[in-house]
Amino acid sequence: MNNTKKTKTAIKDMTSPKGMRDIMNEEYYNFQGFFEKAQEVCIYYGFKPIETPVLENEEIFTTGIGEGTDIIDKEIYTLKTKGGDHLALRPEHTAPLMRAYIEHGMQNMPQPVMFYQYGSSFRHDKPQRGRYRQFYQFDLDILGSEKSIMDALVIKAGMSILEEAGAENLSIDINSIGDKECRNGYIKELTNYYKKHLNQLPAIDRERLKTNPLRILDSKEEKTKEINEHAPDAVSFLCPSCKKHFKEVLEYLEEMGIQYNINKNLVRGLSYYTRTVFEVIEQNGSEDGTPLTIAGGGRYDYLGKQLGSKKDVPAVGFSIGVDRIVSAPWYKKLAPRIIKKPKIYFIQLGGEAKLKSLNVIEILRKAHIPMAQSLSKDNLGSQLAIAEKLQVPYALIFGQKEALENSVIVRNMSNRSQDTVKLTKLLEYLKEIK
RNA sequence: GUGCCCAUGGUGUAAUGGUUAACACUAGAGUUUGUGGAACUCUCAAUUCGGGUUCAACUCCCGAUGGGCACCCCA
Repeated sequence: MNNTKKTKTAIKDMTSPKGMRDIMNEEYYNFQGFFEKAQEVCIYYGFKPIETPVLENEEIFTTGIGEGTDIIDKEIYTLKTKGGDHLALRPEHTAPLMRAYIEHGMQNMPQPVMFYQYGSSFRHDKPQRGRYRQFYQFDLDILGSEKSIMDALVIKAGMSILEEAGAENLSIDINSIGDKECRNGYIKELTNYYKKHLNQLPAIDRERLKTNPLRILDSKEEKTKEINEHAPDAVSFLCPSCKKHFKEVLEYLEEMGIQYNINKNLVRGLSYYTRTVFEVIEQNGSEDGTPLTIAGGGRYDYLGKQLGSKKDVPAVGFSIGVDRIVSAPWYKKLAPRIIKKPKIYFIQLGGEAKLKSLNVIEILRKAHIPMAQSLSKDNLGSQLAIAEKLQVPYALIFGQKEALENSVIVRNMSNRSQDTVKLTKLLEYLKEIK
């Protein structure tokens, strides 16, 4: 008794970690379908695939994303290896990509280089709707050009993916926070302004004043919101070149018919951003709760140098929150092409047939026909019932008689018609019905 | 990190503080070695954990853990 209890508590602990989950069945296909469609769109815009490690040296993120951001200060997963290295699970994909760019000397390729990548990221955050500790991002990045049309291109490609996934009435919140010249001037001005109102400022924002003053702009504190009404805004501090850049980006967006909304309080949580920053907020997120940000990004012209490049690497990127897309009510279930649901249900009957059944399955495999089977069962009725339940369109019935004649019955599950087909002709036959 | 709500088999639900925690679905075995969503029989399987109140706790109280949602932040 005591024993079973112990076993039970042990099993209780053997669950997936908080905020992390198993993805399977319909959800798996939803993800897979999205990734395939997103990749396809990327390829048509000229992006190439890359996959970077899930773990990176911790400094990549601390220097890249920046201390004073929530991601670094409280959300990053770090670990010390047995060899003593300090590694971190990536909380986002941009800094690793820049690291790869520098490490492989991609400055020597024709510029810019355009990459897409996807996979999981990790943040030690408190899980809630649309938020997991392990979550999936699809990222598009253009490295090595500061041209405004690159901003537009990456936005266009990203928005196309969202549209393909079923998002409607898309609009993008956009802002420019300047380059290092105007930005420093602006931050100085902003800091002065807040210092004047220091005693009205909530503690959290006072803290931010020291670490990351820009963040105060999108503070949710009521007090701060009032103060922000009269805060100097970034756009009016932009130097001529930044102003021009921003104006051009907006022109491109207009030309492409992309709805945008200039949000001067948009600054974003990662400190590597410069100039253009943007977010895409779910429009028809439906009744339950506040709309979620489904994508975000911006320009990060100085990240390269921070990560050790001799020259600046101007770059711009667009990240999509895949978990939020595929669970959205508007998500247009994209069927994966590479990984398919079973088309054929293989049924066998009798010892002779069971013996040969794996050979028949091999024929299907060579023909790339996904299938399911019930080799562990023996009677026909229950096997058909399973095929029915799994909603597989065709059943192959392989019994004693067929095994001797080297044939198989192909049964259409929806209209219950069936044909007997020689095994040698099976592929041809299946091709026709597909 | 803060606040609100929740916690019974794999799933969904039941059980005025009082029998052996019930029911349905699912899963497995069988009736059944040749044609379907079936029926029947049997089987596996639960009160999150730890304290307390009580003669008696799934039920009441406290705490922990887990989950959901909101804030914060972000994808």
